[in-house]
Amino acid sequence: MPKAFDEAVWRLLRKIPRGRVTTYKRIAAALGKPGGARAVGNACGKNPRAPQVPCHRVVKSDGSIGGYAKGAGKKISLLRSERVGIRGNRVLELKKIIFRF
DNA sequence: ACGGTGACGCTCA
DNA sequence: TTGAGCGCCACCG
Repeated sequence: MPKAFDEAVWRLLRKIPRGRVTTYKRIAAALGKPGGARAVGNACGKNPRAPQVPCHRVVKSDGSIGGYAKGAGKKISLLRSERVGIRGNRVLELKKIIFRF
């Protein structure tokens, strides 16, 4: 059975539109845990219905891709398929496509 | 209770 | 700019 924290994270993930992304840090802050970015990553990793629940739209605060249960490469293809610009291990124009809760 | 781990973040050399 | 170091939270044995 999932923990309450995990559910809370997944609930926020569902609000991120296609073609936009957010960061682990922002999700943590939105949940009232400003220093809990790492814990958010853990919760994303346990997400049982990806990519229905778009955990692939969560990147690091500096714009680098971050991890993914099925491999970072998979995460990148998913983002590209939503027209998110990526170069190397970085999303382009993060400030312009980031989703603010 | 205790210590280790991890899809992170910030600072500083 | 890039990497090492250290701190953070939630979770697990």
